[in-house]
Amino acid sequence: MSDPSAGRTDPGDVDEAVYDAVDAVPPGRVSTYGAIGRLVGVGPRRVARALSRGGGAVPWYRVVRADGTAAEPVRARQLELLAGEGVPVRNGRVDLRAVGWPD
DNA sequence: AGCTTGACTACCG
DNA sequence: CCGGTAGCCAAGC
Repeated sequence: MSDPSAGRTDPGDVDEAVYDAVDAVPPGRVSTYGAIGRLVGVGPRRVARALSRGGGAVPWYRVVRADGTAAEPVRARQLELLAGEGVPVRNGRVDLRAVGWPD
């Protein structure tokens, strides 16, 4: 498991860190790409990329944009899932002030 | 090495 | 509220 050839952060580790942070979001709460990115130490776009590739194993639907809206390719599905989790969705927009995480 | 694309964010009018 | 612009950053070609 040791990999001395990998002296710098492996891309897989970053992905795992993102998945872990997303998985750490409690039910009924919502986080943003920027918030997750800050927790794992990467940019928001890196988070989006990680989820777009393998988000099927984590509650990706608990991650929305900084303004509380959902991303295009999953927007309808995300709003449905969030509403099913008990997240108050208002006109396609989540109130990050109320359910935003971390708080 | 350079160009393009993208599940982003912030600012401006 | 909405559209456009700028900045940022990493992956793919």
